[in-house]
Amino acid sequence: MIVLYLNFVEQVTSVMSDTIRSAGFEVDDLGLEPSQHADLACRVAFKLASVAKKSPKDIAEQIASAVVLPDDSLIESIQAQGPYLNIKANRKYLDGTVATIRQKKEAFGGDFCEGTIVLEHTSANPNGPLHVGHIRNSILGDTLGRVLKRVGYDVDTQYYVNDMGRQIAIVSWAMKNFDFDSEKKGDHAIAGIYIKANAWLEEEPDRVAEIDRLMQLVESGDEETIQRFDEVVGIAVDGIRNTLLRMNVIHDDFVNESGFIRSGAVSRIVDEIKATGRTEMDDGALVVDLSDHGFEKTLVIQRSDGTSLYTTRDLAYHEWKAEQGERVIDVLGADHKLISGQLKATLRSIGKQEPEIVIFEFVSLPEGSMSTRRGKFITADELLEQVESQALVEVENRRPDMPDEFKEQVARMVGIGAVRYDIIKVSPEKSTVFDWKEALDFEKQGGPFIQYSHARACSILRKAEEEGLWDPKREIDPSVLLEDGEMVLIRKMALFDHVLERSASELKPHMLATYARELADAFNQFYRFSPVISAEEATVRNARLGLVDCARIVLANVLETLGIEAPESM
RNA sequence: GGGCCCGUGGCUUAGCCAGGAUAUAGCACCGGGCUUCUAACCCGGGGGUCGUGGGUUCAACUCCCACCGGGUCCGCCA
Repeated sequence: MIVLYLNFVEQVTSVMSDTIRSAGFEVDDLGLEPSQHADLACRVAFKLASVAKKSPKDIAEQIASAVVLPDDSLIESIQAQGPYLNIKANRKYLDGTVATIRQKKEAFGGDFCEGTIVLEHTSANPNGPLHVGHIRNSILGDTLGRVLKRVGYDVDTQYYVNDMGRQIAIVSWAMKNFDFDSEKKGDHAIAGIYIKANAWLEEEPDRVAEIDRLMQLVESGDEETIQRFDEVVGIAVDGIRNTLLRMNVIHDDFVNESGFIRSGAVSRIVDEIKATGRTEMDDGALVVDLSDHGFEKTLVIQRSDGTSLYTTRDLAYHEWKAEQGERVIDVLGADHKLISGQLKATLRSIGKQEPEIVIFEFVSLPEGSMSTRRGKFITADELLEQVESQALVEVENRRPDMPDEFKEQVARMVGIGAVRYDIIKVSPEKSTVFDWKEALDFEKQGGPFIQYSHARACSILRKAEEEGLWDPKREIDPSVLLEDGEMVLIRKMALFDHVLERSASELKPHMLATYARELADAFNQFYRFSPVISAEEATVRNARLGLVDCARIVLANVLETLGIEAPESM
């Protein structure tokens, strides 16, 4: 028997709809949501008030008194409190939640959607290492991917590699003209020559023609130039991928832009756009008129020398992505807002599927915006190093007797957890300013707090097992869990599906961060007030151990969805 | 100049799109708690004209308009 929050909502919806109809009202939206006053609160009386010409309070009371609960219900009561209808879940719901978590374990939470999604995120230019702005994209994208996978979608995450744009031409050119520091990590060394090249090109603008020439050669398929581009791109992407994996950010595919030139997809799609009659020549460049889609300015899709632009290749890429999945989602920085709108409009105009776009605002430095070209950025690698070494100090303080290997491993997990949590907890439309002091200050109730809660749960279970008091396979009787802290924790765990559902449907993974904190909070309060191993009655101790096991499972599942490792000890 | 985003206690932040019950949490501040399952913890307290001014509504942090402040974008970069 699967008894969960979503079933509860279904039952409430059904009972409430029936009751309201039998009371002679009609309504489509019940306005149900979790509330601090009940498991679900219903605001429907407000909506009915104006139609029924009665006070919301009277309507709520009328509805409440007409409720007939089915025999096999998960609903304890539906009571009017002023204009609100407060719906409480019953014991069966609580006990069922505990049983379900113990039965489903790491599969608890999600698995109620189906379909395929292509999710593109990060896609930073391979002209240097990822910086602290890029990783907002990576962490947002990776967490979103994890959320979508958990709710049941088949997700393919992709990094779109710009392997033939102007920046790469500059890097390739720089490789010949400047010293490449092979001592450094590849992506950092690439940035080194890229920055120098840009500075030089600014002083000697005549040399820009050499860059243009390289782009023409690569677009026309010149083998030697392509090889030189591939070489620098490979070096940079290796470094970037290394950083991503270090942060637990996993891409299923790295897709090269150049592939769409070579396959002919780009020229094919340009022809398709031309065929709509909305293109024109402007100063030798081919532009698309999107005024009927609300864009005043035209969109350039071909340079006057005939080469393609990022946008052009992106059109072909999106056409291809739409063939790979039913939904296409892109995570992009706010600077792409206009261009992504134009991209969507162009795809629409040729009858292609448009992507769903998740936009995040910028991360800047106290002295201004970041720029790879000007060398003004803090790299993700540097951030991770600093955070991990700070985390090591914290572990040393707390667990001085543990072996170095343990300390380092915990520092790594905690450092990454702190970074990922700090970034994902803020809603993406907020622009932020990077601050070293804040980044290295392990905020209370951040990633490490949640990881700590998980470690505590593990350590309680470990100790109980050592003392022969616990076996993970043991049957428990959850109905003896009657303390406030116990029931609050169970209710919070039951909401995991609700949070996943909203997070996935709104493409807002930051909601999961709030939930993770609340869950850890509920667990901490429970074990602070309810002794587990030293509980007097065996049945209570047993049930509490089962509850700790549940908390351990749900915390681990939430952390996994956030891309944060769950240490068993820290 | 135009478009878009943001503006919530000293600082960071949830809630806003789908308006309703005392506005969420953390940091900092004040007070309390380790002979008891790891104190990266827990309990209590002070602190808010939800940028400003209008409007819609029985009800506005939430919707609409104007303004102020910050960010960002505005064709041959990505």
